[in-house]
Amino acid sequence: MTTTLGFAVLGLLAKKRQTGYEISRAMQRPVGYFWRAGHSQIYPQLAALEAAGLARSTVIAGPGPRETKRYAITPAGKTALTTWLGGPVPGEDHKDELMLRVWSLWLLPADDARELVRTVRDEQLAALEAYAFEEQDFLLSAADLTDPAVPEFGELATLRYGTLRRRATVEWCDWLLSRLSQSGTVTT
Amino acid sequence: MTTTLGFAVLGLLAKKRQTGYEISRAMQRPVGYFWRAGHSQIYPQLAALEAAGLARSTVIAGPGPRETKRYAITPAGKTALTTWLGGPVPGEDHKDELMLRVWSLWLLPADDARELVRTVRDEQLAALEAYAFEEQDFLLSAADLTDPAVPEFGELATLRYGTLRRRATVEWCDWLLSRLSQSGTVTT
DNA sequence: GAATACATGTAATCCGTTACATGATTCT
DNA sequence: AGAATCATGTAACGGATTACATGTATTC
Repeated sequence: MTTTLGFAVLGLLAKKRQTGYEISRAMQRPVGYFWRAGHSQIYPQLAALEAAGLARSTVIAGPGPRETKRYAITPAGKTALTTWLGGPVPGEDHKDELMLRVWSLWLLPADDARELVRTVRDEQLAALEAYAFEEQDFLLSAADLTDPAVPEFGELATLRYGTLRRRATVEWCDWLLSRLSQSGTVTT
Repeated sequence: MTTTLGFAVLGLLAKKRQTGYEISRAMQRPVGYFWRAGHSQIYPQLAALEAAGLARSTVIAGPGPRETKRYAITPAGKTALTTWLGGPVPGEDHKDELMLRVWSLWLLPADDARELVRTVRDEQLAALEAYAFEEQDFLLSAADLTDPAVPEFGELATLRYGTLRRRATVEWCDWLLSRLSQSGTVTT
């Protein structure tokens, strides 16, 4: 049975054939925004996908003590991927360390709490700026972004998701800061 | 060294003394929105907190084959918790299976993609409705919600966070649906 | 009488992170 | 000459989920 990581890898192979190294790099940055994995997970996963007939590898020229393998998705792999895509929608992940802290924020002096929230706000704004640049790159690219059947469409959709959610987080920071400022500087 | 789960438990004990059972129930619902844990994690964690001197237990009357223990946070536990709260802000968790699917959404026929997004939208709206009710309960409660030093303040802040982020998600769904509708019913 | 809630623990397994290990090529 | 990048693997460890295990009290 294929794991979520397996579908993440298949999703990358569906775009183009790649080596394990290239996939592990993609799992750090573009895909890494919502699903990270180190190379120590990737290589065994690729072997498992090949064993299940969902991917296939060919040895190509390359450096180093081991063979360089390039992987491609098989028709069975594409079927497995689209079946998973159309399957039941997963529940949201409930691991948010920031909210865990906010839950106990009442214990922190208002000054420290404000600093915490301001830090979060700054990080969100920095991420939003980076997203804006990436979105610019998309608009300048050759792809027809009105066609939902091109790979770039999926990437753009994840970018917009990140943008809208981070904007909401900034809004929340502002709300919280105004609440924390209403009371005096020290609550004693 | 105390883990994140340890601080989650301390955060609950800071509000009031509780049994392991009560804590594991809290980790399913109120806290479970952003940090879930089963009872098999809670009981060993409570033992570890007691061994570290951050919590202390007293045996109380109760049913079953084993003793019923009620835990309370110690002064050292409160110090550890506030120190953690004031420490460096953690990076966001990058595990979002929905975005992993959206990344590969271009492979799915537009009809199926629309159904997926509509399902997500419906779930978000349902959650928003539930949040609205919970927020009503807060406003009707006796607590002074303008004071950031009462436990209810932290709970309210997490609720607003969930509300604002889910609203942004609905907005994103609408954007995506409009994009998916522009192209024909079947993309062939 | 049956089901559910109360109450606490251990064991097996899985997934993910960090560290170990090796070596060629390219850039500074 | 040294650092960074390319390239692929294994091992140890820790955290989380699921299943195993036991027994009382209350509600339907």
